[in-house]
Amino acid sequence: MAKDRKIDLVILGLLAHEDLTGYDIKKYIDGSIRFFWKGSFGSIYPALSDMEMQGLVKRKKSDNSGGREKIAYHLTKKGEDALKAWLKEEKVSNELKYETLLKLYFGGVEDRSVTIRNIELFEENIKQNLEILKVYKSNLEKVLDEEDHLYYYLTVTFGIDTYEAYLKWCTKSKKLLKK
Amino acid sequence: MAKDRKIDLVILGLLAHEDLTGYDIKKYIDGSIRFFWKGSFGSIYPALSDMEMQGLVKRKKSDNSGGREKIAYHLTKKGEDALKAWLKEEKVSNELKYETLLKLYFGGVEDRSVTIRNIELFEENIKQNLEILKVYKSNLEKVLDEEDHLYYYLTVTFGIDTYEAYLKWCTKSKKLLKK
DNA sequence: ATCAGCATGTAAGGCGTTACATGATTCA
DNA sequence: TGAATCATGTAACGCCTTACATGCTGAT
Repeated sequence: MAKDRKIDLVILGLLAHEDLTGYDIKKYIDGSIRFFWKGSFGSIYPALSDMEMQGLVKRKKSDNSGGREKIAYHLTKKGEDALKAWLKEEKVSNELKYETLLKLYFGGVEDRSVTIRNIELFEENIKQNLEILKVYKSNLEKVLDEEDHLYYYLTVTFGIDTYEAYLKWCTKSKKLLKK
Repeated sequence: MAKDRKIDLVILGLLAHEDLTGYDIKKYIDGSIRFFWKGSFGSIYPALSDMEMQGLVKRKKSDNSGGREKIAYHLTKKGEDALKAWLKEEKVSNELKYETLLKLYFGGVEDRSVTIRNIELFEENIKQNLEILKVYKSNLEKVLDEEDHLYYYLTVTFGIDTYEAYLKWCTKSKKLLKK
């Protein structure tokens, strides 16, 4: 596996569940995963090829039943081992690149109204995403007996809790700036 | 300014305050800014050169009073305008790359103990950083009368509030996983 | 008939990191 | 004297995004 290419782990993790095509993987990434990770086709397809060569994933017989070729990948034993090894690794990189905070930090070069506006924009965005996460949450609560769903549930509650903290901060900060 | 190179804005923002060398800028980035943005020498020095060519920053007479050359940069009017324009832009990209959440999401392929361990590692890290932020906060509270400090204060409280939400989530999640 | 969605992939190019190269100063 | 810090910069390389190229299928 490429040393620092984290997209590999996303793919391995998804394949641990079921066989998927690159297109399917992209859909998952654009779904609930997008809240903490991103990935484009331009990174997914090359990663799949690389990992196939390394024996981490295996191309399944392409389903030509109808129309265009469709290449589903399957996790190999080696791939599963790599995934498990990564989970146990005690080193993680958690990176935040919050342009909103950058604008906040340098807000002093402009009127307070500009910062207030930026906080409002952030707030709007968070509110919308919070609604989505709440829908995810209530759907997951119905199926929490299945082990995997517990993990999805935890990532969702992580999102909800932090977004709610963000919103409280927004209210408080706008008040402070309007004084 | 390079279209998508956000390090430029960090530099511009810092120079809005005072003239700085690349080395100084790095120190600021490694200070309180590191909580929401990162940057290495390999990105700072080239960015400074580019922005000088674009007339956004100006090289001050190098201070050769003692030893090695020391190049301080000064923000030009054009640079200040670019900074202000960016602050007013209503488009932001806030990106999270949380490997901890990725591991959490795929936790189902391993024992619960592995996920619990990963949450504990995250918790430790957050606790440590929270302490640092609290020190920043109490220092800033003493000098809140100065306008700029208000903005720094807001970024710090953002960090504290979210980190505290993280910690609550950690406690709750560990409990859930131990059931 | 047309458009959105399904499906795979490549090419160009930007951004950023790590490691290296170099050398002075300060402090123990 | 040796280590840490100050200070600037380059080179190699990796990761990723955007845009492009291609073409089928199903619904309206």
